[in-house]
Amino acid sequence: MIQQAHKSNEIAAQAFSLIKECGLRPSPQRIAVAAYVLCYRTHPTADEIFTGLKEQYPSLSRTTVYNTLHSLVSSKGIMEVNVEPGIARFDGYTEPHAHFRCQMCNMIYDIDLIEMSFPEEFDISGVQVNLTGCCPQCRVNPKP
Amino acid sequence: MIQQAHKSNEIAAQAFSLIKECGLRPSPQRIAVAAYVLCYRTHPTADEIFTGLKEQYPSLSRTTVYNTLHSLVSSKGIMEVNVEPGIARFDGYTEPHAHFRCQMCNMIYDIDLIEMSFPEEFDISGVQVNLTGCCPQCRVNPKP
DNA sequence: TATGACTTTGTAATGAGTACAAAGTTAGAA
DNA sequence: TTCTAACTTTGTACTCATTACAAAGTCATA
Repeated sequence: MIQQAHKSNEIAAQAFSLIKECGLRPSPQRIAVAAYVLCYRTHPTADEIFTGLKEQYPSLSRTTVYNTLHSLVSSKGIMEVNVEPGIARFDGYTEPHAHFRCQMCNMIYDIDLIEMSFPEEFDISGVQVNLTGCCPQCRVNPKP
Repeated sequence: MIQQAHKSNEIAAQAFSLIKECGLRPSPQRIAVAAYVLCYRTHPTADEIFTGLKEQYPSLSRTTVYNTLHSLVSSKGIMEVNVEPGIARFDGYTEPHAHFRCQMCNMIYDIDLIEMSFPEEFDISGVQVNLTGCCPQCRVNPKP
């Protein structure tokens, strides 16, 4: 699951402290889920995380994946991304940024926000900027 | 369903042309669905539209509501709003604007975007800016 | 090691949305 | 007007993400 060996410790440690900061016991399953989200920058779905970890943790349950993700989201350790209707994706990068989903290849890109301002009377705790369209790759090389 | 009688014709006409522009036959059901979305600025769900129209159109089917909404969305006559995970909402106001969902009262506000810029290499055809937090009403008068 | 709290698991249920085919409706030709 | 083909609506059955819940397992600490 973790591709670059020299980064694996670092990510595991990050995952460990994320779980602790969230006030949860750092069980192997929870660390694995947190590490998956931190490691992969593909904005995985709960099912992708479950399937990706199933080989290494054969007893892993979907409920554990959902529980862990929800705990991490509610303590703001990770972000839930709703760039695609009907399915939740998760992102370990929590700094404010936009998401761009290519309608051709369905890949999701992170995009930094240059400038954005909102009225002050709203007490804004969460921002999701979700874009759709055609990515640079697909503009050059469109898939059928 | 339409509260202000003097506006009802106007909205029905707008709904009619929306359906036509979309290349569909303007059936009573389709006009009703389009008019509902245009009339109510509450970002209704498919189910809210279905329930709201059921009394006036007892034979109305959920499938018809979904079909009509999808046609209107794909021809950009209305917008699908994913400000809440797991449920699609619909918005007749199609100018670029943000949505703010109050986590206390769950109301969805329209917010005009003052300024926003994105990298040019992405061909952006859809923008969703979804905010959550606490609305001015709930700041003053929090509900338990 | 015993106890109680926390965690994981698996199954069943929920609920939004979709697929599909049958029934109904409409426009336009004959 | 009547017929026909295309379009539209309806209802049922299904899919699939997510949730509820209770039983089984694990761990920290006394």
